[in-house]
Amino acid sequence: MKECSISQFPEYIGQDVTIKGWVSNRRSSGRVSFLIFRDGTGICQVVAERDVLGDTYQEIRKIPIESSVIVHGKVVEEGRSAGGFEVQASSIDIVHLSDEFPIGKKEHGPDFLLSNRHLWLRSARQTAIMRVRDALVRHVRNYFYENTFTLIDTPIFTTTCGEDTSNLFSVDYFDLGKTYLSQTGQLYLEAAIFGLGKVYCLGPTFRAERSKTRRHLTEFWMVEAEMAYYDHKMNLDLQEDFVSYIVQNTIAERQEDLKLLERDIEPLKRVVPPFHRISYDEALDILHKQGSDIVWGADLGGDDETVITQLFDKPVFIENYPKQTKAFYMKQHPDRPEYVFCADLLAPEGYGEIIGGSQREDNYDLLIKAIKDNNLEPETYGWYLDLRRYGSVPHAGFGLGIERTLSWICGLKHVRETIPFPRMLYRAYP
RNA sequence: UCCUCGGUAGCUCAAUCGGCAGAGCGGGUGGCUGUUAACCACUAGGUUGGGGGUUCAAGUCCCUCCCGGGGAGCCA
Repeated sequence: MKECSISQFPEYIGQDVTIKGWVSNRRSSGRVSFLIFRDGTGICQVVAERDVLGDTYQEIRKIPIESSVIVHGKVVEEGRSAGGFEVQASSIDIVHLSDEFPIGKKEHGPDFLLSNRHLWLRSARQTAIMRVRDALVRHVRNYFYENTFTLIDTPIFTTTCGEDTSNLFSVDYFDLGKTYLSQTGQLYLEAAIFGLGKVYCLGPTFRAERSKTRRHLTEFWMVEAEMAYYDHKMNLDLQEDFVSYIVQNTIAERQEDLKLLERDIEPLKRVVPPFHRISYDEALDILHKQGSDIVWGADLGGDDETVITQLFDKPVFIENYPKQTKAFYMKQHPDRPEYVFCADLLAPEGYGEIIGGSQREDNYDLLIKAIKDNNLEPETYGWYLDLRRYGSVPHAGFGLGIERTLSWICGLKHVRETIPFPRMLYRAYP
């Protein structure tokens, strides 16, 4: 018999095949048992009949959930079966009889599921999310490839830091003392644009913030892009094009998975250029009219973001924040020095910030001043300052959070389900 | 770090005013000729997160510690 995968069933209708996988669930009647069978490419129903299987039927009838089996039998179209096909077994080899599987058919709480993440990852919902993640990351890479960006893998161990050290994980580094796990590749990307023009990186990012919310992980994946000779407006135009590309391609490719996740993709279909653009000051006006007492100079909180995203039917940029609320490397507005050229992109439907980006300060003296104003030490930024000494150019870039974007695309309540093994404030196992 | 909610059977939860610790799922045994979180019958399963206290009596009230969930701040 020919071995095939469940995803290939349309080509094997009426034929005898061998499939290898696991029993997701089982139902039995007097003379017939139904195994819900999974092989990594799909699910189907295996029909096991007493009269066909003989002695092994007694074992199959009570086989523990998650046992691994190899099934030989005929592929048949069957509307009543999950996946649309069933295999009428002529024989079944038991590879391993599972111990009692901790995750049952009824609902479970988050603590239990997260403690059993290594087993939870087998479930239909979780495998669907992982496939959407795979597609999203692939389309991210495709976009940059198609637009002549070069991948630059930035270091994980770093000495200089994007911002202050209080939210960095420190690591002992031989005789050199402390290094820190990277929380951004941006500064290194800035070095790379001088040779390559447009570059990007995609990798894990570490934040030692004691954050405990549905939008935070201590280890998450971020894609960052940096472009030479790009100003603020060009940066936003690119982000708009990029986000539209990855969303449209991902939802088109993974329709079945999104359906399983019960994600209504109509709102996602509207994610095409142009996005809404409002200034920080306009955002404050909106919030004040909604009854907020937020003061100028304060960063927008989670609730503020939610209020604003609910007013728009597609992603919205909030541009030009006060300089005091943002990082030192952002370029200050030439006419209004109290502002910087930056923007956060908020995803609709209450998801909030998925991108932070800015045009970078390319003037040596202004950058030195900004470093000092932020109580940072210019000496530790030697190489970064050099970039403003040898052919400095206007440049801009942004970073997009993979898990937040995936959470939005999948319509999930919490980012913890979007990464295979989430690291959170109180959780580093499994 | 702060606010808030919670911890009872392997899992999800219930237990009235402080008064015999229960159900569903899962496990075991048996039944059922096509099931859809299958169903039916029977059955086993408990140091009520740990420690201390009040009381005739504590899952329930008080103190304390531990472990989680949600949120704030911060950020993607």
